[in-house]
Amino acid sequence: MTPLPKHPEKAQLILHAALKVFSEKGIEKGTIAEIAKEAGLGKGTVYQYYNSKADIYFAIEVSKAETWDLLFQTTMAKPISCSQKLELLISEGVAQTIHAGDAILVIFEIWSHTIRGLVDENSFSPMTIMYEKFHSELVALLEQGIAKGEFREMQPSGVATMIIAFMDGISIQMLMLKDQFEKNNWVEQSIQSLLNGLISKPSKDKEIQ
Amino acid sequence: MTPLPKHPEKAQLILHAALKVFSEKGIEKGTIAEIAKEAGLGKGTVYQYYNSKADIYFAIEVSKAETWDLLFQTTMAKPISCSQKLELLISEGVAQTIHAGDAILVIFEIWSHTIRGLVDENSFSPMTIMYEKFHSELVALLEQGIAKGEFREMQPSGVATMIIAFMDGISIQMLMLKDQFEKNNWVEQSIQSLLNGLISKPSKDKEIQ
Amino acid sequence: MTPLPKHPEKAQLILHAALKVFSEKGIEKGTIAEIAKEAGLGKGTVYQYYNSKADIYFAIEVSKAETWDLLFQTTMAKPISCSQKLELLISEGVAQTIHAGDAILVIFEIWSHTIRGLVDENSFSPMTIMYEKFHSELVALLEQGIAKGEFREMQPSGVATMIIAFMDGISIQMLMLKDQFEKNNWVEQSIQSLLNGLISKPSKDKEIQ
Amino acid sequence: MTPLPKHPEKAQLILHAALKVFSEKGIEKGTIAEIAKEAGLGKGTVYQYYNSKADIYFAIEVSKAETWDLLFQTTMAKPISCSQKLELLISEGVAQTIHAGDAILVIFEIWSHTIRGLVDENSFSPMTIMYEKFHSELVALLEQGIAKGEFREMQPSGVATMIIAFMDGISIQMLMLKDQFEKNNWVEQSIQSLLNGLISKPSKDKEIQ
DNA sequence: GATGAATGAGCATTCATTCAT
DNA sequence: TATGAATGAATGCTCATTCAT
Repeated sequence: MTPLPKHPEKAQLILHAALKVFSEKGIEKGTIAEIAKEAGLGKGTVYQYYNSKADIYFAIEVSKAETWDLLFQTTMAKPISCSQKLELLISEGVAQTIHAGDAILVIFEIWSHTIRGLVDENSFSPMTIMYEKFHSELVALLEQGIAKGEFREMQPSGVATMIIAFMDGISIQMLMLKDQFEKNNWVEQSIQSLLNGLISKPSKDKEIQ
Repeated sequence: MTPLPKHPEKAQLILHAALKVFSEKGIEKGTIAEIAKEAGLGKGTVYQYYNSKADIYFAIEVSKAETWDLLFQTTMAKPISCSQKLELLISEGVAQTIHAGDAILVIFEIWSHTIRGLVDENSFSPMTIMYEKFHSELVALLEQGIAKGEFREMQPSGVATMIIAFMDGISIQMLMLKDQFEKNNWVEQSIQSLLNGLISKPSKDKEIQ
Repeated sequence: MTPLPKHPEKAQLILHAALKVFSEKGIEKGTIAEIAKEAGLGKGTVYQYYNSKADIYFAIEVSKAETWDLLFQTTMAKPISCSQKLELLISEGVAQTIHAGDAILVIFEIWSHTIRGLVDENSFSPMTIMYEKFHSELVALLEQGIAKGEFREMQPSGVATMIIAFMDGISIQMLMLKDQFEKNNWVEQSIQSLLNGLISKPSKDKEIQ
Repeated sequence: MTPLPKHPEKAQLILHAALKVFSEKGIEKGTIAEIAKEAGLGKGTVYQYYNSKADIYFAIEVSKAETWDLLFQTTMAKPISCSQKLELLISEGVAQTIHAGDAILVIFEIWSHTIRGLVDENSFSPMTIMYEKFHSELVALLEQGIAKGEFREMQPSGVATMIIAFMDGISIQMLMLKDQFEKNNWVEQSIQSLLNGLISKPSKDKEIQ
């Protein structure tokens, strides 16, 4: 299902090559031949580590989901306040997305495949699972923050949805508007706007900036 | 580039058929043959109205951009307050997205193609243009609302970015979590959370809900 | 399942080309590309008439079964005695096999595929059906001949099995021993030997020659 | 050309594994990997004993030819009458074929390969040699039997051809009609019918049964 | 000797596009 | 104008064979 023969590094090598090729050409246009070449391997070798093209992008999806999970766990473990955790989570998440660049398109395409593939078997897909997990953990964080008075009163599930939507949406805009995005510092601004809407105002002025 | 022969209604027919086929199968897996069949036409006829497969999904992109533009123009023309306009824009936009269902995947795929097609020729693509337009008009709306005291003080460009991000992100979550989304009313909650963060509080209680 | 587009002649053209290619190279080594080339068509065209390589050799099997059926029907309809019918059937059948030459190998290979493909779904395959039909009709012919006193007393089903076995076996030997077979006139001899064992001796001498 | 390294028992092990795999999947679909696995060896090891896939099925062919030769030699050496020898030969031969089951398909496939491989280089192939040998020895047996008055007058070469044809043909029918064959006892019947046509009638009744 | 990772030639099949009718 | 038969480039995948360990 994943790496079959011994060398796990080679499985990684292929995965990286695949991510690069898929990022440039797209999942459908990126060929196994290109991936193999990019990885400096023979076509057949790719099939020693992954049973099919679909297996490869499934592995990419898993890998991305793990990256997100890691970010979340790491952040949650930090000895900082809830609001700081939230800020870190959002800013790091967005930074990660921006860093991924066109690779994020691959994730979108994989989603499309996955979503269409699911049809009736509702559930599954590492990404879907990760989404649900992320949402429930965000809710927990928000509730905790509310209890501590760090966050204003709110409906945590709706706000969690909003935060995730924001983070995903930012990546889309980044892809669409690239230059505009870097010229103006819309990302930082929008993150601050989002946070300001959530955090209890220490002073009584400026609610949202 | 678009409709070549006389009957413009046939061009529309093909476009609808294409959207349906692409929604079900995806852009790459959906074939011209299927589109033709769905439209009740011959394969050759499709090529009388569109010069290539890429032309077809370009037309879909244009069509979607126009739909969005129409929503924006219509809303802006209404004799209502700025905050009401914003609320209407967001709720209608999200409703439209939800209504589109899997067709939204097609839009994502078209984006991917478009984005990768652009690479260095920065600019163009109806969707990119629409994005920029939407952003600047949102900024105008926000500024106007701030001037009128309907909105709190804020950095309009950042908030506009956030709003658009939110709307896009909501569609992704809807696609990923379908059932969850309908069971809980996360969408309404999240829209309210977003708006509450922007609108000047009439009373002094509940900042964000 | 069989010819899809209009021209039935082209389906035949492809079938002949396929039979030739398969005869020379075998079913597995004979490629669609070669068949197309042999037929003077493009590779894609072959797929307009047959949905898969397996479809092609299924069609060959059907065609061969029909040829056999035709031989049987034609012979049975002739206004001749039972023993003459049997003789004609055997000699024509063997002649047909010899005429087919290496094409008979293709039939063997198709059988192999079919047999292995069947596994549990006992029954079907045009050839299997034809076998059963041929056997039961031979039994009828033999019984009729016995009743008329043309054939000796015998167990018709066992003899029918023997006759069919003989005819099949002859084709194998022909393929194995080609030259030997033509030099000596073993075929004629063996047919006579078989018939002599079945026909009522008019005089009391020489039972089998 | 055959076993290269020391352990001859491993060569046999591989041969058995190959026969099993080829029986189930066919020569083309059965892979070296499967054979190796079936034999409990590494893929590379197979190549230490056989230089190629073709070498393996050549060895199977040789092995089968030897089995047949052994049956013939054993039977001929028995202190029994010519007609008993013939009966034993046929019944044992058929029994062997039936016992072989699907493995007989492998032999057919190997023939196909061999025959096509021969083309113009008339001669060779263990099976062809065996065929010729079997034919000439059958002729000798028949002549001897005729001389002794055990068999009727006949043309021995034609009858030998017929006998061999019968035996091969039976195996084909067995493969095609499996169930039918076991339900009815066509095999026994057909063997008796064949023999009755050859043996001098001791009494004057029932010529052929 | 034994092994299995690496390899690339080879093949069935798909599909956008063309063009004769 | 409308059509769909014809086409071949393109691609995922298999597997016999090699060879370093």
